[in-house]
Amino acid sequence: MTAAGQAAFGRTGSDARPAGRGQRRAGRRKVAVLEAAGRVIAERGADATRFADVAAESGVPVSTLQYYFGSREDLLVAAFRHASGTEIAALEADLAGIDDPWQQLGHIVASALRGYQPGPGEDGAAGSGRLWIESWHFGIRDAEMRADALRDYGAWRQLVADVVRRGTEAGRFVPRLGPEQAAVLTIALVDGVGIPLALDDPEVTVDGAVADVLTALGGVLNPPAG
Amino acid sequence: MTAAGQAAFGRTGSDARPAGRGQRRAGRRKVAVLEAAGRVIAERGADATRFADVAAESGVPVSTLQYYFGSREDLLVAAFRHASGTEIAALEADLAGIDDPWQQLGHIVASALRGYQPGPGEDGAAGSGRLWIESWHFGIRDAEMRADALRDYGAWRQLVADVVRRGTEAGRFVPRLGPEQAAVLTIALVDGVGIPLALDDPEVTVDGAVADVLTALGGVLNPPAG
Amino acid sequence: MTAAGQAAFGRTGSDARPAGRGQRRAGRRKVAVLEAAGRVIAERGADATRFADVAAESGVPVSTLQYYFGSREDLLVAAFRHASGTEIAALEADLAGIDDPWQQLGHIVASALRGYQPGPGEDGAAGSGRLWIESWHFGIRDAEMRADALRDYGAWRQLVADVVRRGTEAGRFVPRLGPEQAAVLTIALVDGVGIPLALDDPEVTVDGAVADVLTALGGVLNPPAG
Amino acid sequence: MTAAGQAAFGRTGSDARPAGRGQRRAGRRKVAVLEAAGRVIAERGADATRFADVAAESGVPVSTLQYYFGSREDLLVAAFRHASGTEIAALEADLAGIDDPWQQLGHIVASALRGYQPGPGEDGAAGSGRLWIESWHFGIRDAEMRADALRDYGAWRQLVADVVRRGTEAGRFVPRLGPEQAAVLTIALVDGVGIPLALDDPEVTVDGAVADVLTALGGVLNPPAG
DNA sequence: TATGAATGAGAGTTCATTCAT
DNA sequence: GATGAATGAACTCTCATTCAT
Repeated sequence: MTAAGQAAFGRTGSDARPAGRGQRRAGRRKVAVLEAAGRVIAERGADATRFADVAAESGVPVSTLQYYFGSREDLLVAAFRHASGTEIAALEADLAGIDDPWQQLGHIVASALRGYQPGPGEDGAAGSGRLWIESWHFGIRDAEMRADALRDYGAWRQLVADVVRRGTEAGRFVPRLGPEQAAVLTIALVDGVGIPLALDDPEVTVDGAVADVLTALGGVLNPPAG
Repeated sequence: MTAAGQAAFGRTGSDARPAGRGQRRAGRRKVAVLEAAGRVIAERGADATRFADVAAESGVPVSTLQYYFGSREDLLVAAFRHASGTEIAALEADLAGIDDPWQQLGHIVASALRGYQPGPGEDGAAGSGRLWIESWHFGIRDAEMRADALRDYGAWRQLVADVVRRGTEAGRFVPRLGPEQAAVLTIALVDGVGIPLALDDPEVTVDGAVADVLTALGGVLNPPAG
Repeated sequence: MTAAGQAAFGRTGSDARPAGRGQRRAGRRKVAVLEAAGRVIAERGADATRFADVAAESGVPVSTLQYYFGSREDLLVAAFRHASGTEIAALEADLAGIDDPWQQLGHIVASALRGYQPGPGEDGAAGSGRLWIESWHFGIRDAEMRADALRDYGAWRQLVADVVRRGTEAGRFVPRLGPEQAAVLTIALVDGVGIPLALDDPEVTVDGAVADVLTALGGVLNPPAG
Repeated sequence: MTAAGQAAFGRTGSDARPAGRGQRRAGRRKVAVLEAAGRVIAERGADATRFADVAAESGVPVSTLQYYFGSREDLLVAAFRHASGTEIAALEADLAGIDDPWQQLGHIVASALRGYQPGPGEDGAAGSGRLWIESWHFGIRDAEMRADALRDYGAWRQLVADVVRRGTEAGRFVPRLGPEQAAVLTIALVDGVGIPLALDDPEVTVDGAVADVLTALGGVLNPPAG
């Protein structure tokens, strides 16, 4: 989640309401809660995220959280949804400012990997990778979360596949695989190398990981030398 | 990971005992319990694994579990340790029966990815990938688990790096990256593509994933055509 | 202990509330619970006083007790505090109705010793001595309770010392010791003879004990004959 | 408990056994356990004294403790019995070396009060007063312990009463009360002033307490000037 | 709409005790 | 006689949730 992404997005799912007077305020408060929840989830993990934690982080009473979101699980799902929507939107905005497809891929890989680093990132992007890990983990057992996670996978893949497709059409890539397969592999590389980053593995650094992932992608896409 | 490394697994810590006959008497159910715990963790997730669940799965009373392992967290760590030791040892044994390095890699990738599939696998490898996911997730917040996870990463990478090194020396690979970097990428690809498998993503199948991962690896290692 | 001192008791810590109507609503059962807890402590001892016991005695669910008081230890401390505040306040009120200092001492000694008798006393003072014993015992190992016990000691001593001082100024006592020392000894005699009373020692009765203690005090204070 | 008292006494109650070979050893071990138990009780309190604590302090396994003493309560009672027997015997021995009755009283008061001080005393006498407090406390609810406590009270009182009687016969005391009543008051003063000592009350010191208690006793017994 | 009060369900942990060697 | 293994009972505490205002 980049600085741009950090800005309130939060027009997702159950928040939809006949925009009336006073609703606005509640809506803003909800967004603040969702972002607080995201921070708590990234820090403690979804399983260990209690109403009380989110209440403490957001300053909103527990019973109000329940009034807003229903059950604990509903709050978690809403928080994930908010975060992922925000992040993808920000990434799309970033990509619109980059012309070269290979550089676009580089940006996707680098910004995603940065989100996996432990501790608060230098930008506000603290823990977006952590949230992503939590969302797989949660989605494995929770049907609603699984649907969201798969939808998010789809969104990321489409982003990458579009880049690959455009690069191929422009003659800049000579791929060994179709754009969808290349996209799956790209996301897989990023997530797979993000895990040791999240674990603070001393043998893996963000910069090294970005370079290696791009080398691997280069082996698949055959981009212009360099 | 070599034979020496294998000994480091699965025979750790609290199991230590004046080896011999005593082993039979006390805690002879420990291994069965650890496997039961592994099953529960794979099914419900480590965070949701209660003493009561493991007791139900293993038939051993809760208080006995605590007598054996101490705290709930110690039980979880022991279960992870047991599972990872067992899995790596089995994989090493498999590899010893395969000559060609490229086929060895194929075996590693295929058997790892099979472990990510939901539901009980046809072999005993049921849920080993699920356990692996749990172990990252747990390791992000638990220092002891993190150390174990990093150690396991090291073991897997060494396994792959050794294969790459031997293949390179034998002239069968012409790698773009050093064996360690290639190993990190290989594991990353497997884990990264294992996640949607674990989520039962309809767009990813084990067979397709194996093929694509090997294609990507081929782009890095340049193995013999085919 | 003076009227000012009394205010310091029984209206402490967590009871604090934006006084007024609110007091009625929330935790209005607190006082009843504290008295129930006092009864249980006097009967079973503080160490053996479980949440479940107080719940049974008060009719308030265990989880509500925890909601009110926090931990078990906090409940115990609150109960002791309530009891001691109540008792001292009552004693002060009694003394205000007695003119002669020697009779005031007699009242202090007699009412304190009555509280040590086993079984429910005829007045409401049942078990106040038992509670006092529990509070020393608890205070030996618990810092918070120790502070409370010492504060209560101070209050009792001041009560006695004031009586001694007034009696001396009025020329009715010719003490061998200063008022503070006399107060310490008085309390010591009462507590020291209260212990066999609490043990239902057949060789010690309340009436005999009162007489003997007053004889001993007479030896120190030299009150008017009789 | 003075240095002399510290020596193994322990020929109490259930230890009685047809002194055979091998029994000696067990007997010595039991005494060591009882003294370890005494230390634990003085430190943690009887209610909080677990088999495991005594096992740790004595080096004897839990199951062996149960084999030796039966239930936890039996162990506690045996430990109290051992300690009190030892202490009274030592005190008797001390008194035999003192001629003057007033000095004998002084010794009783001083050595008893020293036992109430917190922390390990300068001699081995650590915590004999603490044990005494524990034994009242326990005796209030436990019939067997109550009997022991009353018996111990009797022993102490007889010790004091004998001194008073001898002093009176020798014309050195002119008591206001009978020897038994004087004894009850003496013990009461010691115990009653021992409690704030055990609580480490900053307003009470051992030396001051000894002096004040003797002053009070002087008021009752009218000993020779000084 | 928003919030504090109250409570039931569930979990980990401690500990005495029983049993088999 | 002595001891480790095993286990049930009890207790404190956490937490989501319901209810009343």
